[in-house]
Amino acid sequence: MHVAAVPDESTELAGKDGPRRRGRRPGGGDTRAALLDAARVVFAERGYDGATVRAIAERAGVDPAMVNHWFGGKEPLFVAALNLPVDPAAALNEVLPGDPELLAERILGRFLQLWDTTGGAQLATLIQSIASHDAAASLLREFITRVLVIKVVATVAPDRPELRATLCGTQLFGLAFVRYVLKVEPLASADHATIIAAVAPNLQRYLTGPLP
Amino acid sequence: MHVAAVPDESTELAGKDGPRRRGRRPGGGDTRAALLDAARVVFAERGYDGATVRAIAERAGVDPAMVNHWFGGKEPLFVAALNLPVDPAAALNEVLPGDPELLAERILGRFLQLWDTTGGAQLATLIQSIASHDAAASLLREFITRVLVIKVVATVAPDRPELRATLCGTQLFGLAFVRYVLKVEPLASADHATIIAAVAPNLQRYLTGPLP
DNA sequence: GTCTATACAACGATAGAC
DNA sequence: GTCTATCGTTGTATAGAC
Repeated sequence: MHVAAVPDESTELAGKDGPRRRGRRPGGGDTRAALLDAARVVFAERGYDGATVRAIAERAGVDPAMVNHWFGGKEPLFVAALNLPVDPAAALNEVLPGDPELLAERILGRFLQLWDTTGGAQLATLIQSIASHDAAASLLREFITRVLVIKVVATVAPDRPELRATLCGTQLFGLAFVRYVLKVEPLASADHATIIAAVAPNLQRYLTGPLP
Repeated sequence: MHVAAVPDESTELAGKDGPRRRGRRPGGGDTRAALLDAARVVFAERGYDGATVRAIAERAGVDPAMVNHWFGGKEPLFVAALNLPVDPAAALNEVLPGDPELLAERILGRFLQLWDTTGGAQLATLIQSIASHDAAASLLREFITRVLVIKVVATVAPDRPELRATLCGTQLFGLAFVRYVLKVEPLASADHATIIAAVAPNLQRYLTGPLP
């Protein structure tokens, strides 16, 4: 298998005007960034299997072969594109300061606000991609371990931070799955206050409560 | 889209012994049941997209065209096949009698015992199929509403049974997702006692605890 | 002139339809 | 069983930057 070298991290956008030309583009490397943007949209809309390399390339306005040239294939492109639509570390940092015993409320509030405005559909397809692709699962596994453990749980509860973090993960993932993917009522259309009042105590127990 | 007529609901099991014969089978309708059995195995092993009509038909020992004839296509076959590998209603009935305040422990114990012995891989691919296929999501939505609500929650807590049931769903689904699909440590390889001690109080609160 | 990002074409595989 | 569509991928010639 041939693996192309990946040149650099240039992300400047250039115009997509005019007909496609052969050969090297004038201004320089916007192709890689265009592919990343297109991949995020198409993967989010259709999931990993549903998103075709051809469709991504077409949306980016470049040749499908560019996917191989810049990323080495569909799967590496997916992993690269999985820069989540919001920066999880930043969102969590906004929510960390304050009473540790109310941290769960703040996390849930931010969580719901984020995904309800961005449109739950995006989260739903993201979860679908994660569920149907091992590379995404691995990536998310590492994300959970790193961000959730180190940045959050360890600051409020020194004992068993890894177990606490994964338990928090079960509650948050389950909530996302039931509300945005399965869309089970009455949870699917419950307002934020109701959900927070119902779930926050449980999440808070995982964060700072007694554990076996 | 062409939808073939589905003859009847015959589900009698017949032997799969003997080599394939041409023409109409003598005893009559074991083909439909054989296809259902094969479909459950193959869908569980490879997910919806990974399971091919050909593979299912081959395992059932019949012609691929039989899928169209009996079910009208791959998708209807999938929905019909989603009689879960274990009967959820039966499993829940085994667990219902006893102290209502310890119901969560019994549910979790049965849950873990069931999926750890059956092999978590089967649950993982099942969740993947659910996440990546709307028909499965609809089916599961109905299952949660019917079985979980009516059979369980309503018997232990009369107030807001639907909300309680979906909340329980978030915890159980999230646990399954993190443990069997994402496989995040230390939860992925934690023993049953640890998980029960950690999760049961939260699940119990959803069942019988105070709610807003 | 050299390097390389690019476009186009085609391959092998495999799915579902008929 | 055949047929068609479409997938991911690869080879190769070319155009432009350096």
